Amino acid sequence: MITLKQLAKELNVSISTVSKALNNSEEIGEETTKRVKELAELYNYKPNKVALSLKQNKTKTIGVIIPDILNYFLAKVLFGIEREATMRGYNIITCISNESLEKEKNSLQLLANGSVDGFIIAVAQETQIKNEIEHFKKAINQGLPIVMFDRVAHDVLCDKVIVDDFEATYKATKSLLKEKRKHIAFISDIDDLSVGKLRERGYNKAILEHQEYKPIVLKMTKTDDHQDLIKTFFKNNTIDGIIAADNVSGIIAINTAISLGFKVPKDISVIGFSSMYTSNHSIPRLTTIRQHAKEIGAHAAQLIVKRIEGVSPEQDDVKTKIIKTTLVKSGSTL
Amino acid sequence: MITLKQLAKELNVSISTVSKALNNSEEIGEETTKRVKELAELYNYKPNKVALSLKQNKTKTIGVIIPDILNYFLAKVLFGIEREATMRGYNIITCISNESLEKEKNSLQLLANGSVDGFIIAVAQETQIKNEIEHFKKAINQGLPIVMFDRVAHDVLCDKVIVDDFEATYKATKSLLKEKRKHIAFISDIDDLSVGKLRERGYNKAILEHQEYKPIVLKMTKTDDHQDLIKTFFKNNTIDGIIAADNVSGIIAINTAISLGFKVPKDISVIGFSSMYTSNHSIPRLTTIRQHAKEIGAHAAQLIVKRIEGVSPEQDDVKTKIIKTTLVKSGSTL
DNA sequence: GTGAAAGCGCTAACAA
DNA sequence: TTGTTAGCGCTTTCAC
Repeated sequence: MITLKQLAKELNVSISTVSKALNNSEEIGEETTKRVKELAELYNYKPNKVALSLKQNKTKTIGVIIPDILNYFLAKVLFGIEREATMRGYNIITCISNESLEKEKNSLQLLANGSVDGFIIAVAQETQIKNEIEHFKKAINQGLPIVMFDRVAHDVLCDKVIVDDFEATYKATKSLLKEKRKHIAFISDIDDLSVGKLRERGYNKAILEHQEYKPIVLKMTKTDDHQDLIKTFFKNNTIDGIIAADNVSGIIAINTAISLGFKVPKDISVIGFSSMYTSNHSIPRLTTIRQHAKEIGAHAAQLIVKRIEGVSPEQDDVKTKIIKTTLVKSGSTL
Repeated sequence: MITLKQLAKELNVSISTVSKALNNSEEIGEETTKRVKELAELYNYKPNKVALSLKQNKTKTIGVIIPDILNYFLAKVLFGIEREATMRGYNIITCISNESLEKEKNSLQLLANGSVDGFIIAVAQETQIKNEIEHFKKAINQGLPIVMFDRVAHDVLCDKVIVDDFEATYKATKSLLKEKRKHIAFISDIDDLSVGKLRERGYNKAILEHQEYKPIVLKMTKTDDHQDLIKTFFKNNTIDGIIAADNVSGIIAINTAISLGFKVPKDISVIGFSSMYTSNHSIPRLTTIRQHAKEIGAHAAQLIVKRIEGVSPEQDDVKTKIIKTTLVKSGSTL
């Protein structure tokens, strides 16, 4: 990489002259400015980012810590973050916590050494289970703002972007009830996440509003054989409707139902959390609760940039932005 | 963030003493070292990364430029890269080119200002179509090594990690031929990618080895309605076997076949490129050509680190690592 | 209109 | 054993 020093030497002027010329300072003569710019162009000079960061004490970089990049929803949020960040002149450093508290802590610590100006985080599963939040507070106290999305730690004072999970499943369940479904089941492989719990509660509320019905729930872990468990579940229960809390169970439920000879949506209706992409993976297509992942990412990026650039209010005046879900009807419901 | 200067002041010693003590220099007395370390611990001192980068002229950061993070294969490679990089003490800055040459160029340029020590890249679709490679060469000439994976630009002299695409589909097709399938079709939505072309050639070779058969090919674009096109394709052709070149078509083909009343694999066998995750999205599960995405990522990270740290041979002595695919038999083939 | 010098936080050669 | 100094690349104040 070419430096100011080298340009200055070649032009027989001082470093500061070159710097000023390139920054269009009024101080420098027209002639000189022109010479400088031409040579800079020729050598494809770019100001060294590291030096700038050191000088200005800001990196124009956001640390993003997410639990799982193979989760389609999280990947899509990351996509939204990247796009918005790029538009605003920020880079993103991505760390994957793999749902591990330890890795989350490490990443946070490691980046809190001046590598980034702030964080966007979705809290790891283990962190949520153990309810640890000290590492977040520490970062914030060090002057590094955090924005949390989707999986948030409520006790940490910071901006948040979340989805109306409770309402989403409440409404979805209501819509199946309106179809006169009588045996609506709830299936989930995210029972220990904050969002998973909210979604179950939304479902429960809708069901319990009708004394004649009661909740039918199937809980799985990520490592279970979903196809297998859902198959057994179908065999052991009378079911004519399904609310799937995670990204994959809805698809698998449709395919399993069909393979067992049910007609979808005639015999069974299915609603799941999903996105355009995976909703292609079943016939009929899955009726879907869209979370608008890209918007979530974009909002998170906007919030963190505002914090970093000091446009935001005082430290303990935090915002929580709720992105409303949309129920997109497709072939798997009546 | 606390600095050496502040520590030094509080301890009444010089900055360099503190620095040396923290770096376990032999020069510094035991007593002093202890005092310094204790205070550093107390204040949770971390050396400023930016200052280190400037001083040592290396950032310990890798720029990763990928075309699409919502592509499961690419996301998985990214996962592999991140893990390996982290293990080796590197961070990754992720840029998404969105298959656009322009954005790819921009990202490359932007990070080539000292932000990263090297690049890992999967070439954007537009770049492959237009066959532009100047921006890559420029970066390499600037002293920033590049490792390409999967979608590579063959004319760029750099390390590469690829998959045996040709052989993969050749063997897959052979295996369907061995099942006595007579009308094996090839479907793809990645016709204009280098890997897409290779996969088609592998299929063609296997088919054309039998004079009595000939290729049946369906080409789609990403934005097409795959379910629709595949359905029509099934109706207009006699087909008893499918090789799907991309990540999604295999799943959709199975589901479509079933919805049309075919038995899989009795009437039709299907093989696709996929991963554990999506192979769950059909019943029966998709027989899959595994690309070992995580390994690809890990290898790419290893190669770039070697280049960066100068362990690798001369600039124009480049390696191409081929990661062999594996055909994982599942329910969609006999 | 141009240049010298300080300083961002750190390391390391050299001096004491 | 400890301290002084220079320098990484840049911006910016102040002096000329």
